Amino acid sequence: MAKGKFSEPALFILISLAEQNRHGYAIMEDIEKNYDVKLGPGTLYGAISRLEKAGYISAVESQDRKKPYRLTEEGQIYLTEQIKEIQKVTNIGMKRLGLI
Amino acid sequence: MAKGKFSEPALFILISLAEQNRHGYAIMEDIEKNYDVKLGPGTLYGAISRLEKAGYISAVESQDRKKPYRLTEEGQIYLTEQIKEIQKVTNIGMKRLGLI
DNA sequence: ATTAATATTACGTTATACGATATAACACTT
DNA sequence: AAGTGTTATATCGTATAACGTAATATTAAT
Repeated sequence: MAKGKFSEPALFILISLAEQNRHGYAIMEDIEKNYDVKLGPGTLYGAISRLEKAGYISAVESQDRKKPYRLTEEGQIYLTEQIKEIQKVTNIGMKRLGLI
Repeated sequence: MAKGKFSEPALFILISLAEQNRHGYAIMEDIEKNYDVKLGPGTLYGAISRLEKAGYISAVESQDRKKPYRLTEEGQIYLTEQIKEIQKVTNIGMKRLGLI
């Protein structure tokens, strides 16, 4: 995640968890519903474990086999920064395209 | 480019060319100036050739060794779509972060 | 018993990061 | 004028890591 800032799957996941805690499958459904993008399990769970390793999300306890995650404070800070940077880029893009 | 939609370097390049035709080195300077990101030559020219192959940019004639590129019509359409999609994502993100 | 929900794992592809190399143009000495 | 260094400009090679796709496993639900 350090490199490709705008990586779609990771960003989608963080945004999904920004709304509420969710387990992997629910994240997938949320993403599909909101962006009409269906992540395969490899993409999804791969991105999840990278995000967890980075400390941006962390697993929360659960009695069944579902594994919900929550956005950590670092994750929230990171996501906020990311989104603002991305908005800066898209703003410049819109200006240069003459759409602003 | 079909896959990782938000790929930074490619997006930066397209936005750079949306303003005016530029050769590789000038694109690099533009990106550095605007986003404070310095692309290495491999990243830069690699992304350029992928974009050219995809038909989103194309080389224009030049007498010296500079190789300027221009944004093609497909490139402009693609960039516009991309930016709008990205804005949709960041908007949802901002809402969920409680920043809107 | 079948299907859906949920997760793990493995593998191939590809963009990217990083670095080495090459050459032309320019600036600065001497 | 010549030589030397530095900047501008581009190409290429390799390694890493994210992503896409698919196979598999297990529990829950119908």
